[in-house]
Amino acid sequence: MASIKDVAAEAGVSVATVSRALNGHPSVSAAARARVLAAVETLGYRPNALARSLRTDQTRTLGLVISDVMNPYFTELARSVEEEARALGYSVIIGNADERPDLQDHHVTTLLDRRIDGLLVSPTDGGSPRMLDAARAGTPMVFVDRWIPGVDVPVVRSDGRAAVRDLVAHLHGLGHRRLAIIAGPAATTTGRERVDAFREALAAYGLPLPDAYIGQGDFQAGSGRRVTEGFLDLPEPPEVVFAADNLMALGALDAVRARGLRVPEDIGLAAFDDIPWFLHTDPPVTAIAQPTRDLGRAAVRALVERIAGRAGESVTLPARLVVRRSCGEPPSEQRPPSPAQSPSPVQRSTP
Amino acid sequence: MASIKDVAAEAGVSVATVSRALNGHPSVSAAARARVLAAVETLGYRPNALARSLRTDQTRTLGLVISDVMNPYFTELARSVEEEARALGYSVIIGNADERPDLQDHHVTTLLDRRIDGLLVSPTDGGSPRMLDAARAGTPMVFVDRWIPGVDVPVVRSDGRAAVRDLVAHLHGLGHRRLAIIAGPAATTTGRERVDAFREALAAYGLPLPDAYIGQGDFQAGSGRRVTEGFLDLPEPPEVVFAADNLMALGALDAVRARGLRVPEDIGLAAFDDIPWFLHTDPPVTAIAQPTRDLGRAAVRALVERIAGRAGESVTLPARLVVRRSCGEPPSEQRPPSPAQSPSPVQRSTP
DNA sequence: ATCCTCCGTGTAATCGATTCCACGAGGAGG
DNA sequence: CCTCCTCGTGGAATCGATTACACGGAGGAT
Repeated sequence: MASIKDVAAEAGVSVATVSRALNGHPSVSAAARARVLAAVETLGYRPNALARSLRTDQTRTLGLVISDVMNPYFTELARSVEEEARALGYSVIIGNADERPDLQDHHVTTLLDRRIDGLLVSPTDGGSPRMLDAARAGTPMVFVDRWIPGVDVPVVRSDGRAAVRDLVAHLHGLGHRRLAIIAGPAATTTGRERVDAFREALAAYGLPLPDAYIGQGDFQAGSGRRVTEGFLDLPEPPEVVFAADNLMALGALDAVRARGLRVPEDIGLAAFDDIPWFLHTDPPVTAIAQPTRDLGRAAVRALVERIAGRAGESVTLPARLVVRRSCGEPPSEQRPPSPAQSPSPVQRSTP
Repeated sequence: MASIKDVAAEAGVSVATVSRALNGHPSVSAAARARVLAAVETLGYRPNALARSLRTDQTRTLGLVISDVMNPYFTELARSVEEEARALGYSVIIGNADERPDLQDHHVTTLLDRRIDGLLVSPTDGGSPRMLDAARAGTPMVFVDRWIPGVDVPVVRSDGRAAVRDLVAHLHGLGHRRLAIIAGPAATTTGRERVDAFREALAAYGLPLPDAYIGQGDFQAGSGRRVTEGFLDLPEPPEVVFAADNLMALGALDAVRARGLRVPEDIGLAAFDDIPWFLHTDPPVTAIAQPTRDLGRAAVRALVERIAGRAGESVTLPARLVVRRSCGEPPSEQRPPSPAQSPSPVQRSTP
C-alpha cells in the first residue's frame, strides 16, 4: 500500500509538502498541490489512519458499549449514535456486552487500547474497574440509558416515571388491580428505577406491590418466560404483567401461549421499550416508548462537547405510553383517568 | 497515559526489555520480567494499539459491512461474527450501510484507512469501486450472505432453493395457486436468487409467475407495504405473498391490516429469514430460516484463513422452511407433498 | 588458560504520518 | 543597492511500539 513517501517521490516534493497539501494547509503553491493530488490519484493513496492518530493523538473515533445488540432498543440506539457521530466527523466502534460484565470490561479495554477519543456506555453492572479508572483518569465519557451513581459522568437517558404513571392509570381504568412486574437486574439503574416508578404509581391508587408480584429478570427473553411461569403458578396470579424491557415481554408472551392462555383475556401484558414488532404481535403490545433517536443524538453531542474540553451536559427526555390491546379493551378515544395531577400526553396507536 | 518508556524507567530496564517481557519473548530473565510486570501494575500501563499496529502492520481487527443493522437477520449475523472473531483473537468493527451504496463505500473506506486485517462484506449493490480495488489489491476479503459475481472472493452464504421448493410445496398443498413475491433489489444476489428460486419452484407445479405478481422491493418495510397494496389493488389479488426478507414481510402485514383484512383467511404471507418475533406476530409467520450463527462463524474462519495467506474456501449452507400459520391451516404433523424429488427436512414449530 | 557459545540486555532503526524550524528566493521598502 | 519579510519548501524530530544487531559476561569444551 502506497505511503506518503511514495506520493512525495511521485510528485517530486517532500513528505511535508504532501501532508500540507492534503490537509489544506494554506502555504502550499497551487502547482505543488496539483502535482500532489495527481500523484495521490495515480497511486490510489489513502493516508494511514493509524500513523496519523499516533502522531496527532486523536482518532476521531467514539466507542459505544451497549448491553445487548439483539435488543432492538439498543440496535436503534446504536444506529442513531452512528448517524450523529458520522455527521460530526466521527466513526463509532460498537462493543456488545451481552449483559455480561466480563464482556463489557473486555470491550472497554480494547476500545481504550485503540485510543478512542470518547466512550459512550450503557453499563451492564455496577461498572467495570477499567471503566471507572478511565472515567477518573479523564477519558471523555457519557452514560446512555443506564448509568452508575456516584461517578462524575454526564447521563443521557429517558425518564419513564410519568409514562409508568400513565400506564398504571390505564390499567386501573380497565379495572385491573393485581399488577405484577418483571424487573430488570438490580445492578442496573433502569432495572431498579422501573420497579420504583411502578411501585409509586401503584401506591397512588392504593394498590400494593407484593413481593410475589416482583419477578427478578435479567432483560433477556428466557427470564421473562421463567418469571411469567412463576406468576401463573401463583394461587392468585396477576391480572397484568408489566415487563421492564421488550425481550422479557417476548418471553412472557411465550409463557402465556405455552399454557394455552390468551392475551389479554386471561392475562394482560405491557412492556417498557416500544419496538416496531409490537404492532404486529398477537395482540399488539401496550408499551412505553423512549425517544431513542433523540437519546442517541444527545449522547453523541454531549460526548463531543466533553472531548472538546467543555462540560457536556446530562439530558433527560420523557418516555411516553403507547396504548394497544394487550391489556384488554380496544383503545378508545378517551384518555385514561389520572389520580391527582393530569397525566402527560398519551399517544394512542391504531394497529 | 503512560507509555512504554515510562514503564522502562519505572522498572529500570530498556524499552526493548519491556516489550519482550510483555510479549512473552523467551530471552528475558525472571527478575526483569517481574520488575516490568510490577511497573506495569503501578502505572496502569496499557500498550498503545495504534503504535503496535503501525509497527507490526497488523491490527488484529476485522471489518464487517452489513446492509442494515435494524434487520434482525444482520444483527444476529454481526453478533455471531463478533463472537467467533473474539474467540480467534480478533476485534470487529461494524459498518452499517443501511442499503445505501454511498454509505457502504464510506464504511469500506474508513475501515481500509484503519488498516483492518480483513473485510467481511454483504454488498448492497454491484460493489463500491473502493471495495473492488481492495479485493484486486489483495486485501483479505470474504462475502457473506450476498456477493458480487465475477470477483475472486470466497462467498459464505446459505442456499434457499430447497427451502423455497418446500415452501411452494406447502402452499400448493394448501390449495393456493396464485402466488406473488416481493422481490429484493435486483442489484443484490439475494434479491435475484430468491425470485429465481421461487419461479423455478412454481414452474415445477405448472404455476405461472406473472409480472404483476412480482413486486419490486428494497428489503425495507416501507417497500413491503407499498408492493402489497399494489397486489391488493389487482383485479385478481394473489392468495399468498412471499416476502424476500423479514422487514418487507412486516410491511406486508401492515398493508393487509390497514385494509382490515386478515392473515391467513384473506391473504397468506410467508417470509425469507426467520426471526424470533415471527413466533409472536398475529398470526405466527411461516418463514425460511437461515443458519445465521453458522454463517457468521464460517465467514470469520474463511477470512482468517485468507489473512493467514491460505485459500479460505466458500461455504454454502442450506436454509430450511419453518411452517407456521400465516399461509392457512394450522400445521399438522404430516409433511407437505413434493413434486418430484423428496424435500429437504422441514421443521415445524408450534407457537 | 583460552576460545566459543549462548543468554540477557541495550541501542537504534523503523512503521507513516504531522509539524517545528531553518533556509533560499523574491519582492518591498528604505 | 542593501536589508527585511514573506512565502514555499525541505530536513528532521516525534508519536509508541517492535525487532535486528551488537555487546558484555558467564559457563562449557578443549
